[in-house]
Amino acid sequence: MDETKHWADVIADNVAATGEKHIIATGITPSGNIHIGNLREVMTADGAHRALHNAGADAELIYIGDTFDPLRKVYPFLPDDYAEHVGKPLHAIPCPCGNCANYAEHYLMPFLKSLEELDIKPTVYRAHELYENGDFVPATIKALQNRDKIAAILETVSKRELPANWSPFNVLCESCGRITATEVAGFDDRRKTVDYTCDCGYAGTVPVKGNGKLTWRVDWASRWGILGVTIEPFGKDHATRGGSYDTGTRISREIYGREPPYPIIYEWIHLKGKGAMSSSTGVTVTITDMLQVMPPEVLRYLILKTKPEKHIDFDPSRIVELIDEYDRATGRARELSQTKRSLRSDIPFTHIVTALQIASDSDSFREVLRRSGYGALDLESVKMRVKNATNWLALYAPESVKFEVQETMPHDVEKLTPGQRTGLLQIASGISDDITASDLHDLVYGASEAAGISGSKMFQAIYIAILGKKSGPRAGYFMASLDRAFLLNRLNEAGRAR
RNA sequence: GGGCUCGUAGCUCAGUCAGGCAGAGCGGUGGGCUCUUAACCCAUUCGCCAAGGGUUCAAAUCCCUUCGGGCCCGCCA
Repeated sequence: MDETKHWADVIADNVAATGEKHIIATGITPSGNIHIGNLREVMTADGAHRALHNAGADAELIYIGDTFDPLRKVYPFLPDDYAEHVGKPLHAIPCPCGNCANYAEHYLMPFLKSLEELDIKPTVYRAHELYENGDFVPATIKALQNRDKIAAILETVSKRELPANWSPFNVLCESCGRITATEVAGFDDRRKTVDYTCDCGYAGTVPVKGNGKLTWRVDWASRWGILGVTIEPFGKDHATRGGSYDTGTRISREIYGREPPYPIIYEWIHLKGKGAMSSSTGVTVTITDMLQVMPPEVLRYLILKTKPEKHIDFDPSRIVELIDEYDRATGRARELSQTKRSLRSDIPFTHIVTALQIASDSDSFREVLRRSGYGALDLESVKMRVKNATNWLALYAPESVKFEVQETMPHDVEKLTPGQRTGLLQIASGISDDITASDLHDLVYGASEAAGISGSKMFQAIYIAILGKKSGPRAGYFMASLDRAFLLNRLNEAGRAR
């Protein structure tokens, strides 16, 4: 296959010409579990970041946690008493579990830890700290001075009407702690203060620094200048005509005198089988969840192999295929997916899944691997894959690939035909102490002939007797891995049962 | 209503920007092994490139129209 240029390299080509240092910005609001859909933003940015580095450009990846955003509502996963916190900034709300510094950190920390595993190393900013440091003060004053101009841009471009009292700045009320309930009454650009009133009845004057936040569309545009952002991926919701990128572009140019960053618009990740991924329905697959069932390189690969503008249908029941695909892949997507600790596994994941279900403990697992030709491997190197496979079997595996050796005789044995019973007895009588797996496999065919039934029926009888279902792993190897006394007893009993 | 995006093999998708023999992986099938039963290896099959029209020596690719899927336009990525 012709190696076509990877999308990340195309982006690098497109922007590298300017020769300046590139700052690739990402940002997510930590209002709930950060799921793999959110990850696409950071992963996409990291892809561009690595491609730029590979092209010899100077580039920095940054991540802004929107910790100063207000809690919008009491989400389904929150206790009812969070109603009192609605409207407060996320960093000023107590953590749901009680162990984290605040609400925002509760969701941010596992996410940042996942990024580490994925070998993504952004410079991390927290929005409330940027505001408290005063980084936004000049941009805020400018926005307040240009209030009418900005309002006109928003109304023209997004075709919506702003209330008469609209302000680009939302003040944090000193009394009730909410950032969504205040109204700006005036400001002093010399002393850098704003006057405000609040729904709660409070009114006051506070310094701009640390006491409020620009509204989203203005915040975004001013951020570009403050942090020097030159490239930014964002979801297609922001890319719609009249959306925040359109207004941001004009605000950036006309108010802040700066070109907007190079946009990378990405599509959503859809979740197959478990319904649409969305916080409101409570169906989310977090990054932490995914890292339990696949190695970080594979999670990177899942996102990097697809162009940002195409949606990804993610089917957790097919992770086995994804991992096997990654193991075989040789292209640029795989190259970009590497992490520092990447381990190449020489055992197909599919096989680990099978072996794991045959084996009852780690010794017999090693034995199963040895029998299938992987005995020389250091078990340590497949340890993580084994952990992934175990979790996957428990959480996402479809019934068709699962099996379990039945401790007691399955009921369906009663439905076996006389021919099948004869065959089972035939197999049992042919099993000697030192029989090999492949001889055992051959024995099955011999038994089906002797019993006058098809090979298919013979295999089904074996699986029904041992697993209680009609299919299973390769019969000879499978039977050889079972306890010999148990196997003989089961075959004989099933053969005699009536 | 406005906008975006996708439609290529049974499945997941490259290839479309820059027109030049329609591709990959998985699955399926056959074999390796007189004998389909989840490992592994080898070989192999698979297409009205959504439909119609146009431009061109040449169209999956560019233009127009239509149909179908998904999504966005209330700070959900």
